[in-house]
Amino acid sequence: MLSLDTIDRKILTVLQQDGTLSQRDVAERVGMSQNACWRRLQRLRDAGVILGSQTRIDPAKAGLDLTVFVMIRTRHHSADWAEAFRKHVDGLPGVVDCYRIGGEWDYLIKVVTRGMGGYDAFYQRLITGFDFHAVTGIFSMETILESHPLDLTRPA
Amino acid sequence: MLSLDTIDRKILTVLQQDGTLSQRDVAERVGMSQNACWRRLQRLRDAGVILGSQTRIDPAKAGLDLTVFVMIRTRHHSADWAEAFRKHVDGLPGVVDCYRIGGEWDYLIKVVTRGMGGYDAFYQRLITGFDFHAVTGIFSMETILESHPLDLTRPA
DNA sequence: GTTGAAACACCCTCAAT
DNA sequence: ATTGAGGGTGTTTCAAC
Repeated sequence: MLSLDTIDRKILTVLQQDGTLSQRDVAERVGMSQNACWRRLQRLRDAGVILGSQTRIDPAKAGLDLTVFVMIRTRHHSADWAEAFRKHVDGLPGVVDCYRIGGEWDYLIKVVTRGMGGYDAFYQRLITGFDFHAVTGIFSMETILESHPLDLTRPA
Repeated sequence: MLSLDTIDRKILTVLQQDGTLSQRDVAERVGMSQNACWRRLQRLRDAGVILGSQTRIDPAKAGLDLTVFVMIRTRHHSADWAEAFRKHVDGLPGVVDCYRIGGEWDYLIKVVTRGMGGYDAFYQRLITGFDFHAVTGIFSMETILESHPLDLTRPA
């Protein structure tokens, strides 16, 4: 793994907060020349530390007013089933995140959708072709924090 | 609320997938002139639909190998306590998301950290000064999808 | 909505230190 | 590591349609 020094971590922290910053601004904030900063960014991109950039949308302002955390318990524990499930989830509109988890449940899916009707539409698509052991939804009442930058304060 | 037409939603979808695209590229992909596309972006930014841009980091490549979903049940249900808790969470390193949720638990926090030691450090900081009724952690075994673009296929 | 143009900022590379 | 300079590209604002 590429080891990140203090300046690398500063650069990554700054760019996680605002991905629109110019290289000049980034360089200035981390106390470097624009040239040196550019070389570091190249290295971080080549190493795959920087995955890319994403424009962030306010879900509510786009009419997406409902966030649900769906947990799933499966009956099947084969690699084939897991692969089929993964492809299934990847094709479902509204899915933002999906994790395989430990404990009582097997999968956790974050869904952002348009009201309860949108969630039901998601649910119907989710269960078509799959016979889950259990499905439950935890509804978000309020988003307190979202997409906070990763904490890079300690060395990697 | 600003109503988004088909082209707005195309623009937002494209920029959620790749925030580094130039306005020329975006304009081309949505079938517009660069000038008209620029005006739409201005409007979307002014309306707050576009919140900004974020450079995405590979957590594993930055040494952050553990994702935990922490659920909390509180003893207190006053507005003052909620505000104090919110501020507390906002200052905790490693927190990526935090939601107030319905059901058996009150809060859901997504934490990305450095191994079990990092998680324990988070836990210790989480509970200092707060006397929660219950805290539980759901550990991610595998990230299947993360930060997928919001689904804007239906009108807002 | 469109095109074209001009002024400016930014990105990337190079040379020199 | 740094500065400085140059060419190409992107952004922003015009005017005209």
